[in-house]
Amino acid sequence: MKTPQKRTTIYDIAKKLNIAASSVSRALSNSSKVNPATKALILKTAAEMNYQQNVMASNLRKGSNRTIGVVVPRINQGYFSNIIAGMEDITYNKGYNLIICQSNELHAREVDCVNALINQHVNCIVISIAAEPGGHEHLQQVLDHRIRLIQFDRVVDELETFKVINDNERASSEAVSHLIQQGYQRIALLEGPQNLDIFRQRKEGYLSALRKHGLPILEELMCENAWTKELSAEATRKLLGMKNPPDAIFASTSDFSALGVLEVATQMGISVPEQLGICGYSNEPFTEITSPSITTIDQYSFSMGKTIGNLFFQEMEVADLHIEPKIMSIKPKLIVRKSTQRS
Amino acid sequence: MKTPQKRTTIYDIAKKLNIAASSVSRALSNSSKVNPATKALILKTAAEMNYQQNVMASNLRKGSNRTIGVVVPRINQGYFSNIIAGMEDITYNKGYNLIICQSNELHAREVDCVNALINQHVNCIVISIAAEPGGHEHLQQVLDHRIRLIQFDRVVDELETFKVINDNERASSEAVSHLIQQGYQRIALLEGPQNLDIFRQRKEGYLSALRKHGLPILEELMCENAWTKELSAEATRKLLGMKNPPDAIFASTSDFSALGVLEVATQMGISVPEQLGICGYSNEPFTEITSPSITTIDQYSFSMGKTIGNLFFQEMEVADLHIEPKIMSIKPKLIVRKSTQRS
DNA sequence: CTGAAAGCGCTTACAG
DNA sequence: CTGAAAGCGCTTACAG
Repeated sequence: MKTPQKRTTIYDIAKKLNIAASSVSRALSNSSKVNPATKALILKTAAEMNYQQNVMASNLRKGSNRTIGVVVPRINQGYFSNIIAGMEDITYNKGYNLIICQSNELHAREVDCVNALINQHVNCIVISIAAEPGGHEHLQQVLDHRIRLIQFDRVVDELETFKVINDNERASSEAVSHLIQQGYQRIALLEGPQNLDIFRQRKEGYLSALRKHGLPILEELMCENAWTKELSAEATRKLLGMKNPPDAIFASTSDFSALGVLEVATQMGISVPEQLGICGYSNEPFTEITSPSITTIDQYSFSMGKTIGNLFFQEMEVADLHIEPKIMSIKPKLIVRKSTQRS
Repeated sequence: MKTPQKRTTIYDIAKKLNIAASSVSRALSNSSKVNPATKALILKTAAEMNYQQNVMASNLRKGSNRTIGVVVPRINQGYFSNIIAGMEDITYNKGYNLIICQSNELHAREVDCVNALINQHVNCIVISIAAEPGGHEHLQQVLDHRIRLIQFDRVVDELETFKVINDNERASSEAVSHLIQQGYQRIALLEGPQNLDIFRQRKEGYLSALRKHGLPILEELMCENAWTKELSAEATRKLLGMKNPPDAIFASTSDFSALGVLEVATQMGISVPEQLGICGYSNEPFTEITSPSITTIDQYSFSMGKTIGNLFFQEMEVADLHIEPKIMSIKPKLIVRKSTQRS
């Protein structure tokens, strides 16, 4: 633990040039009130001395560190990594940094991450909450510490914050309507954890489409907590083993679930889409290359990331903390592929 | 741009309790030299006053900000997002933050990112360089500023830094040997940009396997710059249109390339693996579900991320800056699937 | 346009 | 165990 040699500071430059540190600071921060000649000299000397601003000191003094904290369940999931990539594209151009944390779907870890970010005095926290149920005092804390907050995708509805969400209900309703139009009559639903609003909304979309088309709502066709490939495969085995099995499955939780369905159907010799229609959610890259390719819903994740970034810079960065929070809803797009095209 | 209300500082707590700020600081930092009773009182009061340490001030004073900067070509690519997820797992437990930047494969942007991180006084920079050719003065700058540097995967070989790499040559050689053992005789190579060492090494592995098995090295079977799905598909069309086409293609650049090969072969009615063997690189999730499934090479990206994190904490965090850098090589694993199994 | 000074909020040697 | 003081490196009102 040693510091072999000090970094150059503005005082070193000031001393060398026999001027005040404040002038050096002004020259470096490109302030107008400084003689162009001295300014040039200062910049030249700074470069020669290999000067790099100490951002920690600058941040402390200015009370802002131009940093946005991001908390997601998992970084290495197509949807979230695309969101982050999109955000980075925006923040990079604004000279902001992104600090990334993953909750691993655990509430306690999410609380930890949020506290760490509050501690860092980030300018804004962008979060999509973990699946594990838990309170949201930690998010209230963010607001209490006067840090801006954007929730996206999986949001705590009752908390009044900026939100960037997908219209899950509408997208799901469209997907199920599409299945009905293709002639499917007994459509099963694979549900995600109902403590997350996104999964409740998707279920709602499923129900409303059935109602709209006058189809019965059958409890036995709705499977709880089928939100991994494995759990979905298990649920599918049960569904397809019924006396009166479904003729379509809407894997509302993810494409991974849809893949589980497809694999089980293939194993059981059930032909897709003829005997069984399958629709997933998220438009993961692989849905295009399975056989048959899988119908799914694209959430525009990369551009959603950009939307989040732009929202911060355009509406929040310099605005009053107490402005009415904005809610932006992005309409996902149904991508029809072979797994649901009977006609 | 307003600060509605000040945050609680240690001075606020000190004033309230009529003690010195230094005692508050000591109590909060869990120092031993403080009366347990006062300490308890301080902690209680701090909690009541909603105190959060100002990390900017602490960092400035301590001269370290417990942050690691990461620069990768793209965040939203399975390989890199896994590396980051693995690193985060380690840094989270150590209370370090991760700042993430993406170069988008552009050299100038990479230089920008690195400079921003130097400015932030991060403790360490972890980088995998962009494909676009360019110098490496920016990496030398990192060292000049006494910031620790770890290169991974795509490294600048001549720069003496810590490195975490895959043994690309050996893995490629094994893959090609496997093809030869399966009876393939005319094995084509899809190459990546040769300014990146990883692609040179993979080519070297291909060549050495051919030599070892006494097979001729044929220029017409080696395709430069076939490192996206589209470029690979194009190269494949050329290869398969030859009078004497290859009977196997090693897509050394990525599984996306291998997918391009598979799609073209399928379109042309060429059966895989019977008429054409295909091997990819990286073990992207989709390789398991194509038909046929694709033989590929797993790089253990998540655990590689952990290795990078551990390397920093175990060898670099508190060590002298001028210790001999360590180079860790991880042996990737050949995953044999249907696309290469003729027997 | 320039300088002297205060202060951002913390930590830590120093003295007691 | 506790307090007073200095200082991390910068920025910015204030005075000239």
